[in-house]
Amino acid sequence: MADTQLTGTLVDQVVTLAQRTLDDLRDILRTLDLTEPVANLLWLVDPAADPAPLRQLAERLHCDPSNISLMATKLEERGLAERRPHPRDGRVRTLVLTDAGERVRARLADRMETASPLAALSTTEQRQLHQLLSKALGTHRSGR
Amino acid sequence: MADTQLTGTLVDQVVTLAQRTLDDLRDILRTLDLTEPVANLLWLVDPAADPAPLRQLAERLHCDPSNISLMATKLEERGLAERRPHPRDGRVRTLVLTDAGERVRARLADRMETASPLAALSTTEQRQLHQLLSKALGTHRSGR
DNA sequence: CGTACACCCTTGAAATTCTCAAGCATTTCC
DNA sequence: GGAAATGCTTGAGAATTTCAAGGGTGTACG
Repeated sequence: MADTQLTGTLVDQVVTLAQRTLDDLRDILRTLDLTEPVANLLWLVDPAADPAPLRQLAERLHCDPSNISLMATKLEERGLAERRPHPRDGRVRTLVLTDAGERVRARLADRMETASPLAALSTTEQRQLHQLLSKALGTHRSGR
Repeated sequence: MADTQLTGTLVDQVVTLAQRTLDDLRDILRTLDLTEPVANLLWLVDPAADPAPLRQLAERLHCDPSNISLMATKLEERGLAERRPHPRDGRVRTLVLTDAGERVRARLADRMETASPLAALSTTEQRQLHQLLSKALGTHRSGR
């Protein structure tokens, strides 16, 4: 569909973009005393969506469920999340953020929004970018 | 400079973009019998650039030099890279890819180029995207 | 010159993260 | 009701990572 060398350049750009964002996040994670894997799970729990079973979180993170179990325990110990039984299936545990957890998550989101190199673009440019990325991702109507 | 909610959406898109690319890579890494951290170091060694001191690789990966030392040993055992003394400074060791290492690295690059969602865009769209990303990253003349 | 200091890499020990293999509880299918 | 399947947890072990210590090399200063 397109020239592969150009695609390679774009891939590189996306990689460095992600890299810079992560570099920024590292600082905040230190101040919050959060380790990367734990923060990763925290980020994965979407407060707006239905509570997610641990199994599902493990799939999305490409790791063993037992690993999620450990991280979930750490989040609970920090008071950032809670395990809740699934309303219909007694086997399933879901992970839900506490108020404190949502605040931390919002703080991370805030930081990413303000510190991302993408924030340097004008609104018009951002809209263009959004459209291009939506097309690439196959989500022409994108939800946040 | 721009509406923060829109920026947030963009950040999310970049994250999922990176996620999908990594998901694709995981398959290849399995077939190459490469683990993620080792592949990460392999990727970081740019064959086109001057040989990089281990110290510098550690900084770029935000990890301890001893960690790089271990990964470098693994790459050497696999015949993918070699340690070379620095021509001017006897303390420094640099890491250089072997021919086999370069082939593996090229294969990874190839995969990313063809499997990335960005490959779905037309050449014109890719050029637009390239321009926007260059501006965001502050590299108006970008090198691959 | 030579001594002190700084820098770079390596090694060993310990902590964290991750996977694998049971094991228990609950659901589903007959 | 009972067998099989699913979901989470626990324990053991491997892999990754960091920290602390040490040896080798370069640099500055007397």
